[in-house]
Amino acid sequence: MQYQEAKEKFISTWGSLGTLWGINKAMAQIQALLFISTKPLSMEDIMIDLKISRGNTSMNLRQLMDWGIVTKVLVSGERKEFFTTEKDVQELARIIAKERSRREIKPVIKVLDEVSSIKNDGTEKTKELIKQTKALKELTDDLDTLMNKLVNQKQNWLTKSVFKLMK
Amino acid sequence: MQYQEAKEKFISTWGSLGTLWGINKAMAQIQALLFISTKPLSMEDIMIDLKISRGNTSMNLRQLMDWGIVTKVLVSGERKEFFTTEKDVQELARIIAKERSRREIKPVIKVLDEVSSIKNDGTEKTKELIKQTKALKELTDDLDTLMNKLVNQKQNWLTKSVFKLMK
DNA sequence: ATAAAATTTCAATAATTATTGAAAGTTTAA
DNA sequence: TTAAACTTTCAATAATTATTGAAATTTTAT
Repeated sequence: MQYQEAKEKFISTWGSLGTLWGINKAMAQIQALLFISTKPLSMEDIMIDLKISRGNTSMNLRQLMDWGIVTKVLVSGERKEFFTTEKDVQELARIIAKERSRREIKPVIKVLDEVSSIKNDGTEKTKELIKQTKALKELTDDLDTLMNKLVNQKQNWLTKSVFKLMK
Repeated sequence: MQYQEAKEKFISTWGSLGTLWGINKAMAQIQALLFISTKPLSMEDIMIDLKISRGNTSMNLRQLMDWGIVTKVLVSGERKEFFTTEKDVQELARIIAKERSRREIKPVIKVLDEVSSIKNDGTEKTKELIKQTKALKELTDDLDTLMNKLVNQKQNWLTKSVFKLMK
């Protein structure tokens, strides 16, 4: 496999994986492109390389910046803007975990909490609803807490701290 | 909040969360409905409750069975088929984690491995591609292993084993 | 202040994904 | 073996989501 093929394979795999971490294809592909680039890229560079429109590139870059994954960099002597992504995988994982927790998991926990707090009228079905949503709420809570703790360990969180304890 | 409202809120929240664990809305809603039901439901019951077509119900039930989350149960004296879902949240989490690992994470690891194994021709960009995909491969691998270990602890895996170690 | 360069916005359109519903297939009871 | 009960399949359609491209806006150099 040559460079170009490998690059395309990486970008398309990462792109289709986007759904797994809750972002769209173009967004994931832009991030992937920046992730393996040796220098910051302009909007022009990105749209040409990925064969997507200017508008699409602009909107998805903004979203990546909202996530805190991509940042603008100033290249001296250049008028246009350039972009880079966080290059450290651990830091990247930390940002993503934090954002997903905030955007998706926390709101769900809130709903589960509300639902499991309805008045128990003593009927079978109400008891079941309360019991099951409470169990789900606790699990989600625990997973969210665990994820955030894992991800807040700054140094080698995964391999060092937890991982070995579980061997 | 009354039972019916709470029930609907739970089903719709769980449904929209479906994307987070990689399944579609109808599939997640059917699972949610079964999850809070006090007895097995027939296809008829499900399509009426969720207001979805027979075909849709049939297809999504099959998928849930493929995932191993829903099973057919025989109700004596009844001709039609009835369905239940796994009621234990921990077991549910275990099944989901295992399936997502198999369906999505493992294939990605394979691609990352291939890409990071291309011949190093000494150019800057090739070095960067290899370095970054290798880092991503290792992280994904570690997370996958951790997830599978967590999820294989049969008893109170979360709260008991790992969770306290991290306090 | 002007105008070229660059970026953003957003209505229109395309692409993708989910859902329906009716015909075909299967199972079961008598 | 028949026919009613039930389930599955899948082409057609609907709903949702992503993408384009050109006009409007903003930024920058002179």
